[in-house]
Amino acid sequence: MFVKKKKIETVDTREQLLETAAKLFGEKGFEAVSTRELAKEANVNIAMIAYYFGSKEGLFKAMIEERFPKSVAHLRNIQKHEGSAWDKISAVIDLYLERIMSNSSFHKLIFRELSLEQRPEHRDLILSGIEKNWEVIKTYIREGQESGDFKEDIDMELTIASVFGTIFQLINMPCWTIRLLGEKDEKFVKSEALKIRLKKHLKDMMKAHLFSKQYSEKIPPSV
Amino acid sequence: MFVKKKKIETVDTREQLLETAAKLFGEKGFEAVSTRELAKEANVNIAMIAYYFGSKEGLFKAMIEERFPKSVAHLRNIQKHEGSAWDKISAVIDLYLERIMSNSSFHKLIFRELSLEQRPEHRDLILSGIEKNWEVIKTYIREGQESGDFKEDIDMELTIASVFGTIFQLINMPCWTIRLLGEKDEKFVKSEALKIRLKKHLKDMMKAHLFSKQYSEKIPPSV
DNA sequence: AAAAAATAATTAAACGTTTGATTAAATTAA
DNA sequence: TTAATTTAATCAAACGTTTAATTATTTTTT
Repeated sequence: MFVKKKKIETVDTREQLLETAAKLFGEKGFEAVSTRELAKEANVNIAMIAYYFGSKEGLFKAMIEERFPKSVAHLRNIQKHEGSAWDKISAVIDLYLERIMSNSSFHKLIFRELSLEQRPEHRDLILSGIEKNWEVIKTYIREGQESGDFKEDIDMELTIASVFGTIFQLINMPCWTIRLLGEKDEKFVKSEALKIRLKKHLKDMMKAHLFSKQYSEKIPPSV
Repeated sequence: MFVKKKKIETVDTREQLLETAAKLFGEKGFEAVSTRELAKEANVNIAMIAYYFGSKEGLFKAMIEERFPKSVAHLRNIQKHEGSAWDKISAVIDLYLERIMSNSSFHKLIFRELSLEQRPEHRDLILSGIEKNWEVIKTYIREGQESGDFKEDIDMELTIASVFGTIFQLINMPCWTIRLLGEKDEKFVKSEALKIRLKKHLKDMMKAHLFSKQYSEKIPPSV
């Protein structure tokens, strides 16, 4: 035997399962994917699910627990950003869009999970992971208000809902987006073109929404 | 015999199944609900699903096909509204919020279906139902632009995405909303208080987003 | 109007299949 | 060898669906 299989291979098996789980659960939903289908797609024996994760649920949970922290952690780096409150908010929009668009099937899954009245444990895990990010955004809005740049009477929470809602609406429902924008190619949803267009729209809308009237001429042009 | 049982009884069985299907599929997702569970919840024999709808899929399809048209038909009434372009857009926001909030589990289901790569037939049905509404909104925005009230450089499609996205984000993921707003009661998501707050936020944001600078003082106060 | 026939609605039980999970044996790595 | 990993075979339970029998209602016949 020339090429001995190393232990690296076994890590691969585990990782293969996690990766395939993220993909298939994201596309079809947890219950719609059978362990056989998942194992086959991952080129792995069914029993490996039980071996590494105990159960199908265990695989699901592990996948979320391992991927989610990585997915949200990045936001913290924003705080080191310099510049005005608006610069920071602009950076948050950029960062979120990058993260979500490069990880869309996982994010689909995450937010579908929140819409279901199943598996409350997952909901708690997810929510406690993302609520920290809300606080960061709120801090920036307050910062802008204190400097007099932003309006005082902003509904901060619903503003956050609008930013995320806009992104999720477009990214989590590709067929909706394709139809709305009159595109032909399914892949447009993952394209740089949409990313740029979405960034511009969000920043334009948020600028108009956040800035006080008297400061409106000071607003920097978007992109 | 005083009260003869009429055929009305059998329509009840069918209707019971449709109603329960909308509720359970909305809460848990199609695959997560078994025919036994559904039949039990509807107080109906399992075989009735096959009898009236052919299959579980058939029940799902029938439920969407019968409910969805009613759900979109109401929207058409907007066109009869009088007043400025803004008045009409304001009316659209009001109407959508009323519709979606009073029918939230069905709308959850509709839009979860769009996020899944299952059952393309459903997606087509849903999308062709809602795309007419986009055109109505676009017409109003153009109307406002032609009268000089609205900005010219608005990304119309993504503006639509923002309106719907904001609503769906809050209504389709109740636990997210509860957490974001720091509420205790799960029922807040269906409350009049949220509806009013959401209307105000959406109108404020859209006003700032749509109106030209020189007309901003003309904008009527929201609510 | 009453009896008979036909149709529609409902039931409990069982169908074959697929599900997630487990086993015990085989293979590989250390 | 010993422990870790992978395999094919197997399990009971749950799945969606179908069945054959029964009850309820409507229609037809007399």
